[in-house]
Amino acid sequence: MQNADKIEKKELSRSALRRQREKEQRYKVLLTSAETLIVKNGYHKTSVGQIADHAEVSVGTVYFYFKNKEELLIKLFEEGVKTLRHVLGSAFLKEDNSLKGFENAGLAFFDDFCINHRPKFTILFKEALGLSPEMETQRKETLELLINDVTSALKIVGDEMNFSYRTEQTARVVTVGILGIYERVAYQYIMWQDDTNTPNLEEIGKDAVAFIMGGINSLTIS
Amino acid sequence: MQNADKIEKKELSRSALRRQREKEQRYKVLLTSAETLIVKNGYHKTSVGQIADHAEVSVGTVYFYFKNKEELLIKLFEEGVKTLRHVLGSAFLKEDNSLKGFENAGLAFFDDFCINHRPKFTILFKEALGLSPEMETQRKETLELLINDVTSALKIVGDEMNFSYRTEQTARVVTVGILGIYERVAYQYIMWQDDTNTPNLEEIGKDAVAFIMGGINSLTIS
Amino acid sequence: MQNADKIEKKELSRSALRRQREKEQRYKVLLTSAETLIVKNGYHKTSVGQIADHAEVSVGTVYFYFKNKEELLIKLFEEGVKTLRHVLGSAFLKEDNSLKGFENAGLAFFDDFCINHRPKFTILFKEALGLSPEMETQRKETLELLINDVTSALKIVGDEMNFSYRTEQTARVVTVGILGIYERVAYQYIMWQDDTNTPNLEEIGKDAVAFIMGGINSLTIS
Amino acid sequence: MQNADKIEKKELSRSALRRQREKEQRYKVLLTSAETLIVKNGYHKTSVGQIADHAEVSVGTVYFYFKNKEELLIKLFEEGVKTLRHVLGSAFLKEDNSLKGFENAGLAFFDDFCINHRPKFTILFKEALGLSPEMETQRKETLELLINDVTSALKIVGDEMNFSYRTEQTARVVTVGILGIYERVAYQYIMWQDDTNTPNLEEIGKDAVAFIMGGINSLTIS
DNA sequence: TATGAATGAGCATTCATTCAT
DNA sequence: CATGAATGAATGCTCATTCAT
Repeated sequence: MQNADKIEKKELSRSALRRQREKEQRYKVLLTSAETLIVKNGYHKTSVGQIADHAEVSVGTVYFYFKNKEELLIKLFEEGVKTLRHVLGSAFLKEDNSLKGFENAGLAFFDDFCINHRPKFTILFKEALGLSPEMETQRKETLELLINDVTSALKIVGDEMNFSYRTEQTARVVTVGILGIYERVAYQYIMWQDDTNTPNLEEIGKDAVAFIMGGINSLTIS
Repeated sequence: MQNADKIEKKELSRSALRRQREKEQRYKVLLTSAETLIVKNGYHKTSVGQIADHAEVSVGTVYFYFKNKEELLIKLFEEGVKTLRHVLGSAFLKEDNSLKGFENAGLAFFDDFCINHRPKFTILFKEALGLSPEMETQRKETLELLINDVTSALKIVGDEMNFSYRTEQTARVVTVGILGIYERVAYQYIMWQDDTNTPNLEEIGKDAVAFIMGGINSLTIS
Repeated sequence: MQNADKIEKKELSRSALRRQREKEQRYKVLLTSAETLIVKNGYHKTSVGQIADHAEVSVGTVYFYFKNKEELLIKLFEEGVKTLRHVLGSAFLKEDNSLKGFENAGLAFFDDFCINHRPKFTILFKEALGLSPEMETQRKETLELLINDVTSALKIVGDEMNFSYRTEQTARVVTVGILGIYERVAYQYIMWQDDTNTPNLEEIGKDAVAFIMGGINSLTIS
Repeated sequence: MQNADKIEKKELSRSALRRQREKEQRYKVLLTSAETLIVKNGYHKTSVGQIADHAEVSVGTVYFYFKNKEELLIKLFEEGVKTLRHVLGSAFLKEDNSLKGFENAGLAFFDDFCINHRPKFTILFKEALGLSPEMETQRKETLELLINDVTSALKIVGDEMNFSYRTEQTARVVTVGILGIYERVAYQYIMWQDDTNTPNLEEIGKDAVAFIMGGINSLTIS
């Protein structure tokens, strides 16, 4: 009896686990499908039906996992910011809180994020704009996390290296400036280049990072 | 007969002129209406009917002046870039091709363009994204004009002040970096602030410009 | 010239008139199509597409004439009440404000309205229920007109014949009671009978009217 | 063995009983949940999922107890008629088959049924309309029970008090008339009044009953 | 030129119902 | 018995665009 029970339990638990796994799998497949199609055709020209087709499920299933179309984009956006924070964060932490960390992070943005996570870049800086106010709010809050990361890093490095910024606001301007350069330079050189005619991205990344470092330095007070 | 003809001609010519004026007037009114509504509600949530209503004409008329809805946005985008080029250009030219010109231009962006032409800012950096490939191409070509302006300015100032950039590409990276900072800092601080809680924009502009100047300098070689 | 002008004007005016006529025609056709289908299949099982098909126009056209599906029902409902008021009113007015007028009206309900306007009956008492709160309000307001008609008639006849009701409320209860009998008796005997097995409607009408007259009398005070 | 069996049986029987109880319980809870939600939001705006949620079971369970959504409404309708028959019946039976019994029944309708079973009233006269033909048939058959009750009562009282109606049909018209008054007066004064502004329902009930009594009398032949 | 009625493809979303576990 | 994930047909509604007048 005890044995039977145990086996029974084990069996149940196994099938339950499998279901759980399948559910998570579906969720991920849906997100990936959405990402692929949105990056390719744009959010507005991607219909929920297309996403369902691509994920090989029914429309109803999409709505079982996501409350509406926009939620798909929000999740993708959050995923993108998470990845970006991770890429920048680990690059920064390879140095001991020196300015070199910022260089590393910058290069990681261009050489890692833009190359290995290009769809996420598109979602982050191209598709998540011009949408509903709720999306706008969401976008703001999520990006805020990233901004806080960088601002904190600036402060830490400053403490270590005996410099600081005039005001908290100045530090944030520097942060936002950095992100602006990331975004625009990458956008300009990645999104707009024909695939045949890709410029030397590594060089461009280096230049952009140099620009950023110059900007960072120019506002410090010691 | 001659007299009659002349009179007739005169009349025609007068009425033709009036018509010409009215046509141009209509065109402008339509653009303004479109701008107002798109900035307020976003491109996708603005219908051609709404634009027609706001301009007090019929839908058909909109299609007489513009081939389709997207063309309205393209024209607005071009207008926006034109205005921005003008604002930056005149600020730059107030100095004699010194780096001070770039400072002036930067400050003009934040203190003039963002304040006095805010709708254009929205069109340029928020609504004209995530649209069709044709729009994308259009956007690229139009922005290219602006980028060329700044790149030329960099070269001119460099010639005057005996510095230059390693490569043409570096100069363009600097340019794009500058525009990225403009865009993102402004976007962050203008679009996202509650109207009540506007931060000190002038200060922010100064910091952003300082950042830019640092970046510009850090890549020069003499 | 003058002649030409006149002709021109006449022509314009004629075509404009024709368009006007066509528009009104379309509107009516749409209403009729909606009525037919709703009476046959019920409001919820009638789709806007079906109505459009039946009227031989596109869906868009339906939405050009009616702001949404419910408005179609509201208009039908209003039409129904209008017709009913007219039927009852003219029957009543054939007598000189005597109780006989009520008899006439009652018989007209069963022998005219229920027979010659059966679709309207269905709309009035079967389909316009269980819908949205707005529809409910609409229904209330429209029916109120009918109730007021009857209540006024009661008062007029009372004045003429030297009787009245205890309170205003009593008069209204009588009114509502009358309408309740109309509705339910007709519903019971018209809607539920198989077409083969129609009972003697005239007899039923007479009985119902006798019932009503008894009710009317029993609450009078002289 | 016997013991074991007995025990086994006892155990089974006990658990079976418990299960039986639970099943009935579930059934009732589902009906109540459905009633609450349908009365509140209407049949069409109440989804099976909502009912399941409210009853704290899964959707599948709903379909174990009821063949489909409509069956829920049918059962509720039947319950409503049952309750109404009971209310009217017991009131009627308090008198010795005199006309007073009808008065009692009428007052019971307004003062008991409409007050203490208002949800049932809504189900009976508002939600169960405009639905599918099957529902219509069902509705007809169920209401027929009620009509038969009243017609029989009329006959019994007539026998007792030495009056009768011209034909069987006349008696049924009287019955239907009575129900029509019940329905419409109650509907008018209960459903449409703002909760703050409830009119004197007792008075209204009395008036309606007086109306009915007048109607009943006016068709009798002795 | 200007009008505005007409079009109809397209889309997001809902929900009753099923069925494997 | 109970669960809840999956289905997919069905629907109301929008809107860019056209074209006869």
